[in-house]
Amino acid sequence: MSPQLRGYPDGVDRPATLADVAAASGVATSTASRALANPGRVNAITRERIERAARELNYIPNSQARALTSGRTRCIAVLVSDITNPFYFGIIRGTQLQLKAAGYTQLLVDTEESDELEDGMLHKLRPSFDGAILAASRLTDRHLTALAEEVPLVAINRQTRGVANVFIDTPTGVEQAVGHLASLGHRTIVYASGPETSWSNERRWRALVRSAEHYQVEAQRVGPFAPRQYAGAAAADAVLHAGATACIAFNDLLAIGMLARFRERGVDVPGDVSLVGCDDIFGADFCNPPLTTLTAPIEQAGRTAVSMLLARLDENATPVGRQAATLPTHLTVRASTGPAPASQTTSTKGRG
Amino acid sequence: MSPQLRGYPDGVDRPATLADVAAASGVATSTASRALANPGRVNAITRERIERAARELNYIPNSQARALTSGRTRCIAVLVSDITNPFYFGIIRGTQLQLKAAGYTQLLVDTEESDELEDGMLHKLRPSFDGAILAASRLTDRHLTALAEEVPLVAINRQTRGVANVFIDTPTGVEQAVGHLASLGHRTIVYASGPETSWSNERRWRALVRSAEHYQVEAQRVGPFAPRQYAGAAAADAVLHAGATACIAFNDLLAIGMLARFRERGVDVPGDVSLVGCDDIFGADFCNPPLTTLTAPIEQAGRTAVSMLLARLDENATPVGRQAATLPTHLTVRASTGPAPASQTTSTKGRG
DNA sequence: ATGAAAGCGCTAACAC
DNA sequence: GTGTTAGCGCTTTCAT
Repeated sequence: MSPQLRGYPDGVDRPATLADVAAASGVATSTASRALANPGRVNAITRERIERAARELNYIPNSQARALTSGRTRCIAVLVSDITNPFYFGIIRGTQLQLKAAGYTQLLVDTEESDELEDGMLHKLRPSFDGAILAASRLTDRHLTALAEEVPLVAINRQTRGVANVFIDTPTGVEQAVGHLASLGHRTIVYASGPETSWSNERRWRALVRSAEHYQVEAQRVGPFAPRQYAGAAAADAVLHAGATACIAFNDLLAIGMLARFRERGVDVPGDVSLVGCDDIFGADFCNPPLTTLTAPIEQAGRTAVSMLLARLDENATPVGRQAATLPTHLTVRASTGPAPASQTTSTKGRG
Repeated sequence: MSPQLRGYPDGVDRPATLADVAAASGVATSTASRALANPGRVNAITRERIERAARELNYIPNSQARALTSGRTRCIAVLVSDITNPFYFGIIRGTQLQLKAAGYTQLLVDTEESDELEDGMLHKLRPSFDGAILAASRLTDRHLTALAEEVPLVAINRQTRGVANVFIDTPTGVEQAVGHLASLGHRTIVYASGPETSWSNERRWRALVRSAEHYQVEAQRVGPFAPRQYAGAAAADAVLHAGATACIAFNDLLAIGMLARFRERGVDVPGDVSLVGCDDIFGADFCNPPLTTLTAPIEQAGRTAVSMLLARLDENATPVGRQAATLPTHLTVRASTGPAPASQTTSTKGRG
């Protein structure tokens, strides 16, 4: 009866189990188990026999069952706030590659920018994964810190006490961008803000303020805007209204949306206004004009996050090595930035 | 000892199990199980008590354990050939949404355009999912048909005997594109071919040939090319070498790559050559010039695939209803297509 | 080095 | 209605 129970149609032969392998090679299941998992602790010749049987029977260990006893699923959850955001493609690709190489499986979850969903999924799926990677978590610091006690976690672009993280150093890139714009003669730089719940957003804005001071230019802020293409129209209008000649956008998605609106309104980029994006996502190089942006090692961030997480999982209770990594970004100048319009240009004043 | 076994650090209280809930509400585990899964078959008042206990203990069913007995994991595998291809973003988003709504989890797998990896993952993970969605499978027809007997499957853009499918009707769109180009005076249309293992690729080419005949224009073919941006350079060169004034590319990714190369070579689009892409992916609307393309309901394809799969899973042995769905595409004309260059234009000859 | 046996958390007969 | 009893496939003591 059992075959039917397992949901296999009557005739279809169900996958071989460890018991089948053991029977076929005349040993106990425990021996078969050891032979396959702990090759050292079994007689070489016996092991040989077992391995052959396994191969012949096309034996594939049932990871569910294994997880039940061992408590380890060899599965890692990767949470992103919006699957359709190209920024995450890179992350996902990086995690996927690295996980596969380590024999792990990836559980991809879209949290839809919702902290509740994020928390809910993390709990609901808790028994199904060994650890999680949070790309741009929307949880509060308190919440995140608490969570990290229950679940092995690595956060990407989020530095919080007690939570391992991979940080893409966009703030430093922002400083370069401000320098770049200042050197082009821009006197006012407006920041097109992303979601207020985004940790990165605050960091970028603060970096902008800091370096604006350094370069003696004025910093303004408009927004917040959704980190999406469609929000670009409103952002572009706001920038224009602010009367600035230069803008740094929270991310490329928003910047690309702004580009369209500027064209619509007959505003020339970079003739009338210069625009800098963040991340260098797919599309930043071929939009019109190609976007000057802060190139982030996105895929590597994913890979690094996985490495950190797996290292922790394996070191099994060892106090761990690296708990944080910082990845550098760099300014990639393309065609969306240029000299400030003549009417507004003043001679470059002494720098701070 | 058991708590430690499960991998929970000494002090940390492990998640409540069904046994805990049962004990707390003074019933047998089986009753608790029923109360939670099959509310109808249990005394209302008892159920109330059990549900409260579950809530208080913060009980979360262990899906691994559940899968072990029931054989159902409530997890669906989604296989894509390349995660970084924006075409799949839409698919993934669609499947994710629909799966979540049905209380299922998505297992995302990148097969890296490899049929071996595709087959391997499908088998290795077999016990971990109830069914799979194959987006652009690279498996042979034989293989796929055989597989469909073992695993509940829905293929996207792949029609094979015995395999349920969701088909995005790009071929019909190609016919429209050919009509569009013919009406613009183009006499020769070259197809920039995608991977030879791609089923869609053949279908698109055949549609092109068929309708070229209909419109009395010449059809040529160059390639194959990888369905990636970087392959666009070679494709653009090949098209130019073929001396055609119009091109339909296997997909937008390739077309976008071609755009860059054309600009590099001083070839004006659409002045010198018209270009049509396929799929209308992210970026097709903001590249330069914006791409005329065949808009595909990508996200809906994902949703539909999930619906079909889940319907089959639930109808549990019922011979099933819909085994195939066809989703229409339409030509979206943007700035990458225009009249054929004067030197080549001939008066529009009678149409077939 | 190997086997026997006891579970992991849950579900599904089968009684009562 | 509800409790009892077997397992699902695997790992892991504990003997031998």
